[in-house]
Amino acid sequence: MNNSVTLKDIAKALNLSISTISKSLNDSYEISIDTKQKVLEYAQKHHYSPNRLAKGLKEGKSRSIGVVVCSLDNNVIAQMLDGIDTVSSDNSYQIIIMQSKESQKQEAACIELLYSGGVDGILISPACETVDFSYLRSLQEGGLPIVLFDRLSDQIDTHKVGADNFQGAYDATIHLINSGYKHIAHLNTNTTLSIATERLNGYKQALKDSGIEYRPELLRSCDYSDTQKLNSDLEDAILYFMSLPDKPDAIFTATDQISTRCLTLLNKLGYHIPNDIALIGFTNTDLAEALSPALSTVHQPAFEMGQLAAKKLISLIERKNHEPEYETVMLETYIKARASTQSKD
Amino acid sequence: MNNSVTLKDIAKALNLSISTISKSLNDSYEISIDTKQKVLEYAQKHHYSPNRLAKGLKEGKSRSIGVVVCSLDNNVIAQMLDGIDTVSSDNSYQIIIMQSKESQKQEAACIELLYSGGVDGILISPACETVDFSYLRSLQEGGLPIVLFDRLSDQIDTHKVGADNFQGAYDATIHLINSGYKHIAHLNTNTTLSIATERLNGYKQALKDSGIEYRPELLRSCDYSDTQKLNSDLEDAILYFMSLPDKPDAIFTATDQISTRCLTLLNKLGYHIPNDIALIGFTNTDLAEALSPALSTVHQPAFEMGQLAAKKLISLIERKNHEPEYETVMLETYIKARASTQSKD
DNA sequence: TATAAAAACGCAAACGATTTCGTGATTTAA
DNA sequence: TTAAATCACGAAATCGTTTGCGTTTTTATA
Repeated sequence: MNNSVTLKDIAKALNLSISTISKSLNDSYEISIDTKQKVLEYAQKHHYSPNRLAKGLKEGKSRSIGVVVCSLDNNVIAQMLDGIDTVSSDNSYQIIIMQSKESQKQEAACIELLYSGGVDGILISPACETVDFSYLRSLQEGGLPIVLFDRLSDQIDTHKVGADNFQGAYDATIHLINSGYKHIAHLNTNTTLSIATERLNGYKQALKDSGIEYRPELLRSCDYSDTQKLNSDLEDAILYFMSLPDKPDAIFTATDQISTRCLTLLNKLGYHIPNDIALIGFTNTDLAEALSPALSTVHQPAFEMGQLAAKKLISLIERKNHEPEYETVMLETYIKARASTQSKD
Repeated sequence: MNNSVTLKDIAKALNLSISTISKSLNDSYEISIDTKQKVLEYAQKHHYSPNRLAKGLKEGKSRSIGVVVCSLDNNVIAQMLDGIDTVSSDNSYQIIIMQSKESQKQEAACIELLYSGGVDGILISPACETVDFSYLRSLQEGGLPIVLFDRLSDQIDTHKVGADNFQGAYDATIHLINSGYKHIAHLNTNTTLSIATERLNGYKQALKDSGIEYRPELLRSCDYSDTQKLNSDLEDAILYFMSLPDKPDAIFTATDQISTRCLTLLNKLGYHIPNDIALIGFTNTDLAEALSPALSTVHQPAFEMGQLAAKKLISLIERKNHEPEYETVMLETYIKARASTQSKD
């Protein structure tokens, strides 16, 4: 904690009262121009800056926003955080970022800490473990504004900002089909996350609309608990797929991690993309173009999601609309077709 | 700001004084077990959590750390932040992250905000624009603990944690030379950043030690101001290199951005790596293996840097050593040799 | 039984800022 | 000249905690 100059110090130095200093710095009409000038001058000279803790305590506001994500070390999330920070800074809110590491317990601890830390609101993308939203709900009922982003849940009624995962998955699958791939496998997470089921549903619907039968053996879920497990699950899944009598000619992957690791593994296992098997997946990496082969992707508007979520939260905090009409926004994704899904001829 | 239950509320409800409640919750010896029990029970039932603002104000501490980085949307930085967060959480400090966006002005604003926000210390990786450290120094002299990480400067005397950029660059260059490449170009940033000059020096020293003449025309600096500019500068540089009568057979790139974009551009321009030109660069992307071709890299211990920097700062905050003996730690980098620098035969 | 010691609790100040209200001093209007 | 309005400022409460010290009650000791 800094030991900066306080109102009291200035008051003593200028032989004025604390309230006069405060009012001067807040440009109150009650103070003469002369005095204001003097105070301002002294304050600047001595680098006065108001103590946010005191101010926050007094005003019942801290002008800070808590952000809870599963991990910091993740492309898509970094972009979302960037969006959140941009909007928050513009509105002079500070953001306090915490990681749940996909653990419900740790997530609860984060929220607790943010809450007691006096944040004005919370922006959260729930851990995949999280199934119980009662704690969050109770905080919300206590008046704390909360906005969900990326990973949504209908266990809590509030603003939600996500990507249109259903449509993205649908488009990706259709893209594969239009490119001549009819035996499409799907790799997803073993979670109950909204993004997981939505993407699975998009995949299924696209198959249905194209008159292709959904084959359960072409769907595999991978453990997300750690990188090792994910890798071995993925390898198992790929080997399983390729051992099938009627093996797939394309894979659609549901997340950033799965997409890029799947590509790496396919290469490692000696499969040629897209000749042996085509690949398209959700991911935002700007290296998609440079991969071997260039990877077709479903791109999520991560930065924009962050921005919009932050805007929604701030409007909630500042109660621009007195009776908040909660809404769920699904931002559009788009397909970037590249070599990994080149048309069959 | 949350309107949670306060000590006063509990006191009123239990017909006790505020101080009794406070002492009970802090497990003071002055309070009987019976009372403590009652208070604790009530507190838990009503989800009491101490107001951090009030506590911080009272104690002159906020148990929060300010972190200033140039950008959130960056692989290496995300890893460093992860490291910082891990250590901070373990020591129950919150981190408040702000972006300078490489602007000195915005960086100053961030610091100012963090300072007035009452952070207990600041962790900073300076913007590349930043040449003037006097503001930071004055805060430090005012008693605010500051630790520099990644991008270091000797304009301020404090703990510093970085990567051994000189050695990393030296190793990369030697690796190229040992692989048969003797005409090595270097792409760097147009900044005065420590990481830039150290890497340049490592490159030069390796050439010298190998009896290879340093050719100024094989060094180009690229503008980092925005992605567009960087890309066009890079393309210019590559085309320039390849138009040289005695053109290089390898490129050593100095940063994450430059490395990956350079690879993309070389592919786009139709050059074959490593036949036409080899490539090795600083970057931490876990996609290096999957790139086309697999990219040889100088890997920085980003997570560990974050961890160590946070540890240093916390020890400074908690004054474990009364007279801080400031030190600069350079963590080791290591070379990951891949296809892009395959040996010439 | 008287007295000292220990135990259990309350009072009030303090952290730094904001804000309401009160009070002299000066200016304006009648 | 006097009453009223305006101006410029200060005193004090407040936000939620912590903590030193004073006060009361209980227990132990002589």
